Amino acid sequence: MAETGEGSRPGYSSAVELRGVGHGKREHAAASPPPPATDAAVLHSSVLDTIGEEITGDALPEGHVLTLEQIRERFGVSRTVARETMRILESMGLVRSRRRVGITVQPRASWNVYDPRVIWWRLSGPGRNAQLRSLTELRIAVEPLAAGAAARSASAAERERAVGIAATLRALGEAGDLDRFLEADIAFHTLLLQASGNEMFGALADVVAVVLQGRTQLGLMPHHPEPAALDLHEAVADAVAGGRPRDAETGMRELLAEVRHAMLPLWEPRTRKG
Amino acid sequence: MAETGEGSRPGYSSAVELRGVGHGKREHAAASPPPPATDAAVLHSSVLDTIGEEITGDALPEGHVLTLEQIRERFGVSRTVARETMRILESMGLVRSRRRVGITVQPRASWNVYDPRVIWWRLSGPGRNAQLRSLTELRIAVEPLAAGAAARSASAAERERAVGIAATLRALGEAGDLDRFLEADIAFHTLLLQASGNEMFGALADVVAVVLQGRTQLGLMPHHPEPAALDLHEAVADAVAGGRPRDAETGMRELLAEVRHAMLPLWEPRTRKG
DNA sequence: CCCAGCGATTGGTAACACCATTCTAGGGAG
DNA sequence: CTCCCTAGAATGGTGTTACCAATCGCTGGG
Repeated sequence: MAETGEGSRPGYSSAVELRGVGHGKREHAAASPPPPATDAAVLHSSVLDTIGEEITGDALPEGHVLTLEQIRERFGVSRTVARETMRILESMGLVRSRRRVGITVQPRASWNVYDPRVIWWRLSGPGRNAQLRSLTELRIAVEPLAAGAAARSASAAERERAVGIAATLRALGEAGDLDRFLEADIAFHTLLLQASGNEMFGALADVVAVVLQGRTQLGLMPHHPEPAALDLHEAVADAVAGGRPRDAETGMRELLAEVRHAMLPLWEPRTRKG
Repeated sequence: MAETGEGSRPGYSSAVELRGVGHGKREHAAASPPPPATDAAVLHSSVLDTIGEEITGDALPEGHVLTLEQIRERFGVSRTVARETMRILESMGLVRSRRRVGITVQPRASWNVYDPRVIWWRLSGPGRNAQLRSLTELRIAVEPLAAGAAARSASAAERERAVGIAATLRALGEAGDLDRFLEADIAFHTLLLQASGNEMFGALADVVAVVLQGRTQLGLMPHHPEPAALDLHEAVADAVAGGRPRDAETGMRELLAEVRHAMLPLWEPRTRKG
């Protein structure tokens, strides 16, 4: 479960940092992985991450029962910390705490799979491919409509910025600077999702960022971004700038069709157990 | 903020009950609103719901600062439960708790808007229309692809059940039995989302259920379901049963186009403040 | 203007009473 | 003898209280 090759610091910190990218205020970010640490307490996060990964991975299978005493002993924390951690896990649907019986691991169907931490945990464990596939399908569903909505309701600044990023993408793509290309790519998709005016779409910005990062980490990005992809980014940006929802939507659809195509080899093995 | 006309018992209980509908195991359910109460402790849920609604509504605006002492005093609970409640709220991104400063209400951008409880709270407060709109747009994005995926990978039982529910829908629709129609409608969409094989899609079943319920509650459902809608349900079911993803997808798209049309009057006023 | 120290407020620990739930053991009936 | 029902005990979460540690905003003094 450790072939990720990256630190495991899910949820907020990464979310914030990634959101910063697309927001246009802070120009750097997206390149600072370890520093900010977790938001609040360090004690919870540690045991939260550990148990979260164990549940979302295949250790701690559904039905497994934990007790506060075990947690307390295993992590050397107080009962209170164990309790609060379990409460969070319970609020994510990963466990269910009942009197006299303990803390039971819940079936996957009751997980909050849109919780950034759950997504992160699943991406850093086994089932990574399945998760990447699910998320990419979600992108394919949402992003075209988001692009269309952005073409309808983006602000002038956002439209301008979309065109700018598309140009940057072309420059970086042709130069072969993959790192910065990734960064700009994330910014592009984040911008469109948030400019859509639909918060449910906007909230997926983190997800898309994580997927894009995962994709490069897995070497699924072409060594040089394909010219067609660059063209499509520009086409979408132009459509958004010009207020042509239809074009933005279909452009994004084509863009994602390529993404899907590129990722196909990853999810043929029918990874999941079910 | 109390014109909902329905009890406020968000999140899990309703989620479970609704999920039961689409799952096909238990035939009843979906008709038992109050009994199961909240999952675990009753003490948390009470203050959690209250503060959650206050934040997601416009009381407690962004930047507002709470302290544990206030909570403790206001609800007459111990510091511990106040802390655990705040921890949950924090894990949903609604607040951020820092030493010496207190518990600060976070901007909407950092909320976990896919958390069932957040959705529920927002649906039962002001901004209900905006939320309904966001969720409907999400449906429009996701459900067509989910239907296509279901046509590709549903089990034999699921395909059969889809056709069955579609027939039931026609019968109930022509009979004008709106309550049961709603129930079957939820079951239909839930089934397709879960049969898609994509957990991210499947997890939206609760959302769709809530939206459908909200739609009827607001009287946006035609008194008699339109024949076209019945036809489309059957067409989608047939396409799923026959393994024709393309047809399932376009059928669902048309279906949702009608839904969108029916809801348009609701979201013209540009409800949101921003 | 800067710096130090105060004090407010959360973070974390510990020990307790309580109670719902489950399991088990015992006894009674068939 | 077997089965079932009940009563009680063991278990483990729920809620409360008290306490100390750590942090960090603010204020006041230099």
